[in-house]
Amino acid sequence: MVSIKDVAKHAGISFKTVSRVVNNDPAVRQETRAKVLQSIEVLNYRPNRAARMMRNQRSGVIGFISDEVVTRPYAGELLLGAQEIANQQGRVLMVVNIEQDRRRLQQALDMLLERRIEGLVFASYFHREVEVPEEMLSVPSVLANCFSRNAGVATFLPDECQAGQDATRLLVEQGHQRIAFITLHPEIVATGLRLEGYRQALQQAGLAFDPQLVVQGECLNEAGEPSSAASAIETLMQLDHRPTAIVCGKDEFAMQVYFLLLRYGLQVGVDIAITSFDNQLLIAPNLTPGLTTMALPHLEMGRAAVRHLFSSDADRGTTLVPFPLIERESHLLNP
Amino acid sequence: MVSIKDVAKHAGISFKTVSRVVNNDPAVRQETRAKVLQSIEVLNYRPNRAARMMRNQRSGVIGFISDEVVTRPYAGELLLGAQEIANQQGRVLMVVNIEQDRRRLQQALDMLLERRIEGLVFASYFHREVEVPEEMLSVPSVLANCFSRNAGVATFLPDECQAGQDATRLLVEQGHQRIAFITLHPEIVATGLRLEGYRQALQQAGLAFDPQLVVQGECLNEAGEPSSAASAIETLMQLDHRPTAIVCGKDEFAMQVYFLLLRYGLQVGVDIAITSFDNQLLIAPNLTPGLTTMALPHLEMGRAAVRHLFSSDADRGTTLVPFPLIERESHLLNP
DNA sequence: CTGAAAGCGCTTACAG
DNA sequence: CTGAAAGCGCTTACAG
Repeated sequence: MVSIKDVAKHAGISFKTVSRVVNNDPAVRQETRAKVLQSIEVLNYRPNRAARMMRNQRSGVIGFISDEVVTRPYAGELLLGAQEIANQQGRVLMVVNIEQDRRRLQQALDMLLERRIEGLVFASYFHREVEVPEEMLSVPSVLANCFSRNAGVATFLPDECQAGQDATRLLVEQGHQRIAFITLHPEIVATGLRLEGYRQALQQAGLAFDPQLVVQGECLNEAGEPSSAASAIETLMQLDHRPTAIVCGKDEFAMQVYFLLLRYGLQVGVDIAITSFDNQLLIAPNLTPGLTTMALPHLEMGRAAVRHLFSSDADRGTTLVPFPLIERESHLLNP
Repeated sequence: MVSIKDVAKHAGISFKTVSRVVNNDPAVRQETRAKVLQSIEVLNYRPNRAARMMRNQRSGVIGFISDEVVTRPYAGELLLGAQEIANQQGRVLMVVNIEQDRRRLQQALDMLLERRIEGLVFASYFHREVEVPEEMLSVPSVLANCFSRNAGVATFLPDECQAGQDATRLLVEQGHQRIAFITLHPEIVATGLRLEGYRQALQQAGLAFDPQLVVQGECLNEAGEPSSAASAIETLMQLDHRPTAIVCGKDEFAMQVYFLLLRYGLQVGVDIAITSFDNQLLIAPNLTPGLTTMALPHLEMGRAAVRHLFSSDADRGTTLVPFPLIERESHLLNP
């Protein structure tokens, strides 16, 4: 590879001056600068980041440990948001994907620390609790879409409760009084928090909470695919007093609900109103009527997490990031 | 940060010996090694990759330029496959996501070259033609899920034609003679190739090709979301001689087809058989009956691409990667 | 405005 | 089996 010295020789100048030009030091004569730039061009010189880094002791790298973020639909927005802010700050992201495996996590962390990362984002593809290795705290760190009880790390989480409220309130505002809720797996964090939001929305509207209207969807694994809303709908349809609206725990459920209701002669958007969570772009806009849903704020969480690394803010608390409401037509009847 | 010299001082030994221990040089006495390892532990020493790299002139980094791979459902498998092989080879991936923007592409490339990457994967989230900057060829490179006419680079593409054939043949084998095909946007590469596969499968079965059975789905953008199979189904249902089976250009179309056919009193899996492409896990397993579909071979393309970087194989040709068939029930009638 | 010296934290080469 | 010297490609700090 061509080095600063090769350029200096070619330009007939000391290598220190080449360094100045590369670093945009204003204290170089126009003439000299032009000569150096030309030599750089001719020799196709590229500064060596590793050498630069050794002297100024800054790697310019932010680590991003992803717990399956990369392989899950739209969780990648977390990465995208993180990259956006990192780039704005002149840093690059080094991404390592792991899969709930503590040994690989430790390896990833070691590798990143050997590369002298200036900050670290640990992100999960779904909202859950994690255990972070102690070593993670040796570098400025943030958690995105996950939290830890055992360590004081700044944390960014989706505001599940607000989302539950908004998804419910939208139906309340359409005059519904019997609003059902098909919940996710009982062991994931989102389930309880969204249900709490549902209760709050009902209460604010002066509507009674009816436990018969809360039914659990089936998720074959914690993360939830494949899954089925079939038994949930069956339960709801057997009620004496059927719901006129349903909040679906996720867009996959909503998709199935469109089908399942047809068996009972009910059509979404005509006989029954629906809202949901996630805003999966493969599903929500492609249903008829379009699915009204609370969008997972992955992009914004990714941004907020990296922004925090660069802020002087030493706060290690938890920040809740709101779900945007994506209004299509499924929450309306006969629009 | 603690350096090799600090460790040497702590262990009462020369720093060269510390280097030997860190690099697992067998020519160190057990006793000395133990002493050094203990000092490393106590001081929490971590080798500095940048310094190591300066001497041995190898960065250990493979660049991965992603054209929206990260933000698209399941395209992330490309990244995962690439990371898997890179890690096996003791390398790490440095991922940069760009969005069809030539300036950002150039920036990404500059950044990676300054970091002295040992290889580069350029991957697109959908199968398309790209223009690669000349500089990319200054380092061993591969294209994954995209191709270039202007440069001789090893290329890994999904075998669209085989997928079209398999998706069609499966229906032929069930005895269908009138098989429709709902195609993607005419300008994307996959469209023509999959159609060619469809024609070949018909021909091999001795079935006539009927242009009336090939209808175009609507894709609002090149990548295709949101999209609609509504007009396609309408066209097919108006035919004198309706199809008894349909090959859907993508799983979103298939999802809509399940609904749309109900309007004509037809039920997938009872009255009409269906196959599709992509294997979107949000959709395919969650439909009833489960959607039989050709899975995009993203994971395998990612692996193959990086494997090629480490092979001594200087071949710059194109390799077609097969779509696995994911058999569920939609291709069967009354199973 | 330009340059010579020292050093970042390692490994490679060679001695002993 | 262990060590002293040189150098990777830069930047920092100091002179002129």
